[in-house]
Amino acid sequence: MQDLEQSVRQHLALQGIRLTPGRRTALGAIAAADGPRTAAEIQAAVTDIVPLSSLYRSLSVLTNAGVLSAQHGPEGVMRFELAEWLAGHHHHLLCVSCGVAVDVAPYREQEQAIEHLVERMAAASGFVVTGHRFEIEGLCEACR
Amino acid sequence: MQDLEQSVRQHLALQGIRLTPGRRTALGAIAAADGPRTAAEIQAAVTDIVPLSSLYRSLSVLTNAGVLSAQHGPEGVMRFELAEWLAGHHHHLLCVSCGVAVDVAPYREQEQAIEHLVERMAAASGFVVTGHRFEIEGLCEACR
DNA sequence: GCCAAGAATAGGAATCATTCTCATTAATGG
DNA sequence: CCATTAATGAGAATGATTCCTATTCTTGGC
Ligand SMILES: [Mn+2]
Ligand SMILES: [Mn+2]
Ligand SMILES: [Zn+2]
Ligand SMILES: [Zn+2]
Repeated sequence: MQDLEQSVRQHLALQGIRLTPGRRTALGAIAAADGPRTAAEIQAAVTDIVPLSSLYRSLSVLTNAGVLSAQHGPEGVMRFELAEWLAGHHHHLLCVSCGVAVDVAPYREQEQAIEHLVERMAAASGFVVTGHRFEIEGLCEACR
Repeated sequence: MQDLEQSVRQHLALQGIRLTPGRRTALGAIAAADGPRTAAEIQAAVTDIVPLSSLYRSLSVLTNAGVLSAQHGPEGVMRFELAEWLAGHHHHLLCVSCGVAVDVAPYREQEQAIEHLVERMAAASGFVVTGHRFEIEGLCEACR
């Protein structure tokens, strides 16, 4: 966890951005999670009182700086997680009932299979592929 | 297109729901599209004046009845399309720049490969798999 | 150590997609 | 044609997110 903070601090420094207390708090909560988290979830997970407006700003600074990645989950709310260069490329399991999101890292051959599929499926489309989202929907243990 | 309307009408009748003009308009616009559409896009595509509140209600009736499926796209807005029993199972190409969404149907072996990956990746998670989203991100011809 | 200048934060207003409420209008079936 | 029930339109309400502004740090130069 200390190395994470150091990597991030260094990454930010190159862009003249500093790791302030608010940003450090947000980063810590996200690093501790096992899947992408919403602003509200992060706020709830943290002991400090963090106003949502400040939290959103911290998250957006870190996202723009390339430390976090943000995506809208299926419920339509934004979820934040460590960027791929920090967390590694991975996919998600999503509970269709409660919305919980869990990381799942593919094995090398699995990811290769996915990329192969992506290429073939996009082939005739005229799109230039920049990435993919492979998300598994289901019921989590709690909701089953 | 006439058969579509008949199928839908029949499907709705079984649930005591009728295909009113507003619902027919929404259905037609969605059926004519080559990818999932937002309420605003549907409203713009249609010549009639359709209040958004009414359009949203029509979309939600059709979705609850199983005629449409709705998901939040990466920009966080809801997109509607024909349900799989009408459109067939398929995936999407998403433009990361302008947000346009285009259908892409996998070949049988591709879909089998995807399902196989889904099973293996969810295996140790405790989730009961109910579906998957395989979305290809890229730049559309217009944004390239 | 002290200060001005720039950056970060808190709080609240504003925005935007979506849903709700309620009054009005249309369809149905006898 | 009437009474009942469903559908529609208009606008208010909601909830996530962003924007604005005043206040509070930080920091680099003295
Ligand atoms: Mn993740
Ligand atoms: Mn589609
Ligand atoms: Zn769940
Ligand atoms: Zn585009």
